[in-house]
Amino acid sequence: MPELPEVETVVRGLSRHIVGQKIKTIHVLTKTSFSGLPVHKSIGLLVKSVSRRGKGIIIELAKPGVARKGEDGSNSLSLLIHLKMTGQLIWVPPIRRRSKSYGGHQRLNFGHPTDDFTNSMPSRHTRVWFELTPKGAPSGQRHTNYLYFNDMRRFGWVKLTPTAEISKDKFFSKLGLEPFDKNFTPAFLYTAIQHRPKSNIKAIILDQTLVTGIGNIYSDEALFYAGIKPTRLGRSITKANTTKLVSAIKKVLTKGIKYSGTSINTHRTPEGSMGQMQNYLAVYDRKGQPCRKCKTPIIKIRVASRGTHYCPSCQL
DNA sequence: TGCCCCCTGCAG
DNA sequence: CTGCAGGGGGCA
Repeated sequence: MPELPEVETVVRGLSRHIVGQKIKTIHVLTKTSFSGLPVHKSIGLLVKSVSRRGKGIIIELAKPGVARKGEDGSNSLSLLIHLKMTGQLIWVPPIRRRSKSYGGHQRLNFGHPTDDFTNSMPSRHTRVWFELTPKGAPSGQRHTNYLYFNDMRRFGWVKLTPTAEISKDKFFSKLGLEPFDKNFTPAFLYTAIQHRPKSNIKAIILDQTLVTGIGNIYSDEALFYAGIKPTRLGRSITKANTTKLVSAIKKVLTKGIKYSGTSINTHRTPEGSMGQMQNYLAVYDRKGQPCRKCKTPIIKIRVASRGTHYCPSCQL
């Protein structure tokens, strides 16, 4: 499901809702979805921040009372979360009796079968869920709000780890540059491409150790705007190609964030709403439909063992 | 540096 | 029924 824009959407939404909240309980319904330190280590900690690195989510926790800057860095814990293909993080405000919108956690149906995720929770796809209370508030039901980690295919994970050890984490330690980092320049990408002359350009930009956050949708989109056919080999990519590609990557990711991500399938905002980027895609999921630039039907092939969409006329 | 695999559910 | 799905780890 999630690439950088979808994860960014989730992170921004969660920041608004859970920063400053205290962890009251964590329920692990699927053992294999949770790893690292035992759950009880996090009970009573406050959510200090919610951030993103590539497609990974970091919820930093702090002990109440030692939240001053830099004071608890050595022993703070973080919840690391990866949504992989079908993960969701859905936040539900305190249940108010008589509330029709949230009573019994009943929510709107958004018209997709996988929305059993958001209709009633915990759902059959909920793997881990959290009960939170506002800092300083009584821990009664009246103030308790909920965060649900749903994951149909169970590829995703939640991991409780010391903040200081994130840099050693199997996933986080391998990530390359953020696409919006000032060091992600045409020169940087061109050099990297020179090291992989025999790889498809698509495979290169999907490599998270190089630049992180681009997945199957946004790689197809970026290559379209850069006018580059996804099967082109590294050795054939010019400096001019690279310059266009770097701006195209930033452009499509920015657009994806603007529209709260692509909800072709299971992506939802923490409030349970769909993203809208699926309505603005140039090539992804548009097999047989006319190119938005030249009307030529979009082609779907397989590149780097991923479904790959491109315009045979605009992309050379 | 490519493939198979993890898993569930949907479209064709 | 088969193949495919927005990710990435482990293995030649």
